[in-house]
Amino acid sequence: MLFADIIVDISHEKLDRPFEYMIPDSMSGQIKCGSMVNIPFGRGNRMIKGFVINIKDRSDYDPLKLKYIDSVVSGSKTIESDMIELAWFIKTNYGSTMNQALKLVLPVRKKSAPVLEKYISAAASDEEINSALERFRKDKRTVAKYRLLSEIAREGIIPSDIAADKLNISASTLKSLVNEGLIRVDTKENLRSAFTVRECSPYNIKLNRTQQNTADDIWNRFCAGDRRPSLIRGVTGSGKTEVYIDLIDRMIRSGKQAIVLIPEIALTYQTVMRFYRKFGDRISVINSRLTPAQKHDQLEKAKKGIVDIIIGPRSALFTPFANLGIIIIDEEHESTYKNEGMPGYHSREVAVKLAELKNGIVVMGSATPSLESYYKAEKGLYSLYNMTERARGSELPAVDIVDMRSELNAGNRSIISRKLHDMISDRLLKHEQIMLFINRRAYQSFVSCRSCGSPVKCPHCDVSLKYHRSGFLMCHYCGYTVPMVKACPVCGSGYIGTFGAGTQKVEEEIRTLFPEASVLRMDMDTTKEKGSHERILSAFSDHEADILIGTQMIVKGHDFADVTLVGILAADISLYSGGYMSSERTFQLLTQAAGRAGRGNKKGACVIQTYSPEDYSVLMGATQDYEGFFRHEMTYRKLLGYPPCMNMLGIMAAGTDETALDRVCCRISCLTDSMTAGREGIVKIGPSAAPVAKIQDRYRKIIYIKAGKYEELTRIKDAVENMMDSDPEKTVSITFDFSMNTR
DNA sequence: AGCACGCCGACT
DNA sequence: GTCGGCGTGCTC
Repeated sequence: MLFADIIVDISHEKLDRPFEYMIPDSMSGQIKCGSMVNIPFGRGNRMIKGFVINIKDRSDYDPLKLKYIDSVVSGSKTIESDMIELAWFIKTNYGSTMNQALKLVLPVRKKSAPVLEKYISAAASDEEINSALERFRKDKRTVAKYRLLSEIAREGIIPSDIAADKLNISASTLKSLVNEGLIRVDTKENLRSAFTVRECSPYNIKLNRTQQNTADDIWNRFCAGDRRPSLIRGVTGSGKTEVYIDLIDRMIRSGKQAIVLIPEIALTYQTVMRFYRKFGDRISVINSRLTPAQKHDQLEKAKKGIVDIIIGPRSALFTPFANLGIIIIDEEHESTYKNEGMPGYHSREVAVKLAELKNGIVVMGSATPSLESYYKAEKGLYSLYNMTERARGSELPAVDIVDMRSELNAGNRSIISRKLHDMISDRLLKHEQIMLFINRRAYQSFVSCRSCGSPVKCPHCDVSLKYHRSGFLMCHYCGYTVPMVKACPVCGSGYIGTFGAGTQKVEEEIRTLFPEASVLRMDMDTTKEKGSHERILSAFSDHEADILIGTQMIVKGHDFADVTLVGILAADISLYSGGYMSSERTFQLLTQAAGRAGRGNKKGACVIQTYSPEDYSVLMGATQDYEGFFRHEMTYRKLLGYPPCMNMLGIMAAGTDETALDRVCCRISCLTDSMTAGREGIVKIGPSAAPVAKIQDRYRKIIYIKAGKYEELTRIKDAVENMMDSDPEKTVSITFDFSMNTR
């Protein structure tokens, strides 16, 4: 006997939870997650519709109260059933509970601020109302009717929740008054908007030949029934956005909708406006700055067909469009497309699955595609388009690599190399603009003892504390804060110093070196305020400053025509962190940053400062040699069995009790060993300490499993999950991290 | 949400 | 009594 968890198709908070039903044996074959079924519900067993969200072979509920599913609603593809099936995909492939997956996929049922408000008003003439009032007043049985009707006579129109709460009017009272033809219940919608338009010039961009060919080919393939995802490799400035817009336009003309995914950091007013110019009010935006109610309303607009296009970061993927035709993933290589929390899904994979469910297509683009995507394109799983010319014909910048070690040897102890210094002076003279980019990982400085060399660490996490201006030390993982220490906690020496170049420090140095230049800084501190992001960028765009200093966020998608020099300080810091993807990250970063220079008529230049000038990711980033980097990196991944050549599963165990943690890891290790024994091409690494070995007093250990077949990994995940259900060590928690690449 | 049940005043 | 409106509580 199988059982099903079902959510009923009645939207009311009190019913917003699963109900268990028995599945008749005759139906067990046709029922799956997402299926819409008819079920007898409530005392009267009235037939209602519901969605299957989980199937299990045991029930904890009172067997006497369980009912059978009546029938399957066949051929019913609804938004909900698609989304539930997507949740099921996420649950099985990334390891989370069905609840977590559903929360992700189904928008929160309106708990926050009622958007759909019901109003009650009079439906009869004044005389009729008055005579009815007289009747109700005399009769003691109709006190509720009198209460409501007199209120309506006084106020004209009242919201129904006020009637229900303040006047204590029940549904049956309302119903009988409606039946008597005395009142009317109307629903009014009040959907908030996600952004306001300040200026708007019309969209009048004509595609160049490459853009047009790309868009035509993708569209023709779609029309011919080819549903393979497309990957556009377009150098920075080649005009991928115009291709997206053209494709979206064709999609909405044929009655379909579009989702545009962009990394959160690139989701700026300018980006949205480019789409707004073309599509006007047919677009909406979702991002983390919206209030829950605003977010809810955007999803509602999508569901109701008020908008056809949603732009947003990875969560926008779960917009409930009825007839989704295309999913765009811009800057496809960005690591933010992978969810950090549980479930650790990758938007790219989920987008492909969603498109499959909706019979739509995925189009992704990047100047530096992820190795996974390019690998799939080479294997023919994605179809590849190259856009190698800049749309406005500007040339790619000339790039210089400066070895910072020789700077030090030559006696230059500044953050700025002599070469970069000269070039900055030159640009300042010519009244051209400069962008200085600092890797975020080097952004805040840590504090260490000059005498014994030990860094000052967080007592709860295995990381060094970061120095914040205003003299505080802070832990980035748990928020632990102490005043700047006066002496080394280890040896007691008072000789304590800060290391690392933050944006603030670079700003100070630039102001000293070039007192005549005006400088803008953009980092976490200066963009805390709402809208400050835009303000800084538009100020720089209007040439209110000569130099813009910033972290990752200045690299993304902004065209500044007057920028002719880009300086990348500390280019190689990403090389020393981030596991097997560090070279890829470095290459992408350098290519993207260098691409910011010379977007206008003047030729751009770029200076890369590094301590590892011989590293291939730095060298090939400088020459923007994607193919070369791809070949080189792929041989390394193949050799060491990393994705995309292999699939990888990280099993992270965390707990406060280190010995308990070790015991659990040991058991997991034994289990995986026994499961993989004698199987070809499966490798286990660990258990070993995680890169950050302790966070908030919880120790972290990690086991990696690599396998050629993805299914092997989900099998292991399921087994580990199963084992943990009955594990005595309740304080240890397990999370899974998949790199699924060759499915 | 929508239904049944139990309560209570009013009328035959 | 018993009819019928009103409030309450439950739905696998």
